[in-house]
Amino acid sequence: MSTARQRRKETRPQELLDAALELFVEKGFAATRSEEVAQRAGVSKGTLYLYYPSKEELFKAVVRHNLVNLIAEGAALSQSFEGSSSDLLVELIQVWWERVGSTSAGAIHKIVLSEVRNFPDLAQFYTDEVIIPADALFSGAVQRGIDSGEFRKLPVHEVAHALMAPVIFMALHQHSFGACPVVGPDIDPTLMLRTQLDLVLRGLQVRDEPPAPAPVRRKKSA
Amino acid sequence: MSTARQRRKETRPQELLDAALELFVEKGFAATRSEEVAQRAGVSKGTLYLYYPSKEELFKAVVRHNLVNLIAEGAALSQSFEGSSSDLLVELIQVWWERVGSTSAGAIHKIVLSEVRNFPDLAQFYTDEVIIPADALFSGAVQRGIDSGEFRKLPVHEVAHALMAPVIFMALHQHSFGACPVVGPDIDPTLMLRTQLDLVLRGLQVRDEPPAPAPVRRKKSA
DNA sequence: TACATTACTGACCCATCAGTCATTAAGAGC
DNA sequence: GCTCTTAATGACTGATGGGTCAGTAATGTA
Repeated sequence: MSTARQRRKETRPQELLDAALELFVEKGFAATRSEEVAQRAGVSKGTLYLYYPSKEELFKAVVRHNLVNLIAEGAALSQSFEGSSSDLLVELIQVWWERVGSTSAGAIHKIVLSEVRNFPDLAQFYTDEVIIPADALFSGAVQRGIDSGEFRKLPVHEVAHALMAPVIFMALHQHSFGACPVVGPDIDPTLMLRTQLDLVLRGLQVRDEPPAPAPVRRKKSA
Repeated sequence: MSTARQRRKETRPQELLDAALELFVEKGFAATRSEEVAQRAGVSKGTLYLYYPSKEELFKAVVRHNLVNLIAEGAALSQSFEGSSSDLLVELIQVWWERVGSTSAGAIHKIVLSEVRNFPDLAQFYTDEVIIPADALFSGAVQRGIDSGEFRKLPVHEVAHALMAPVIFMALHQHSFGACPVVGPDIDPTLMLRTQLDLVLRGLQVRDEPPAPAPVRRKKSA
């Protein structure tokens, strides 16, 4: 049955991380059995626990390895960027889509979103290591545009979210319904991305006209 | 221990549905134990299975009871609406937020999104009964605006998604991270909603200026 | 009060799975 | 080739939870 066992202390962690990411993406965190992770990495369950003390720590390692450094990379790009803030935002979102959204790393956010309520420890971990830095990255770019007079003065965090939400949302769906053989209204991600950026960036631009009052009625009639 | 047992055939299904929704929202579908649903509804596990043949059918019943009719309601509103298409979209989204997004019904989408991959049957069910009708509702309103010359000619489904995504996204987060006692950048939902609608509807309006080229470079350099 | 119907119960069965640990053998050093 | 360290194994444990069903009692009927 089993091929000759091998001792490869150096390469095991990486292989386990890869196997774990694949399976977490396919089945979610809770539904992934640790034995299966081990199997896919070509080792036994015992070996998995030799390198990672628990399933939860394994997951954290996957997050660190696949997201945390990408965000740092984005921050570096943001620092050295010289064009308009529109272009910076387009660049950031585009890169995010290419490197995260459209890859299996994009499923990580879905997994966390899905399971934080059952694994509360993950909430703080993910917030500190991913959400806060990512939010800072995008909010910073929006602030830059406001400071330079390129964008209207709007609440920074909310604008940042309005920019990121549709893209992340698309990634979420890609990794849930998108993975099922289902007939539904299908959206072309690229077209969606272009349309979304077109709409929001247009809405952000300063115009000469008198600023339109926010188009929302139904303000709390207190 | 147990109070005297009662026979209440009429009210059981509704009570079970309510208990089930609460628990599915708190813990997700897979992680909710059927015995717990029964307990919260004040009956035994056996009784639950007397009314719903399996956990999955119970969930479907919850979806039908909490979402399907709301969408029909939205469609009716859309039919009889007389104002501008901007106002219609604002109204639809605002109502959606009040009746779904900010309530526990808003968590249903999160649950489905989280678990379709492990319960593929749910995918088709939810697509047919919820996603397609909802998509038709919003796409219809966008189309209405394009037909009347109020909106720019942009891809309808994509615009509809750009409108809905941030709101749904917010609901998703509300029911995941929002439920954890975590320190993170907190977003005011109302402000977010206003900002988002302001941005996108502004971007949608037809303007006199020459239509700006889509602000996305990096088109496939083929 | 006696009997029939059926809503309701909860102990039970069996499958699943995270994490453990006594055992095995690969490979380095000599 | 021999020995020793330790990477790797997988049978095992204990806990969990979906679904069943033989039995119980609440209510209707006469």
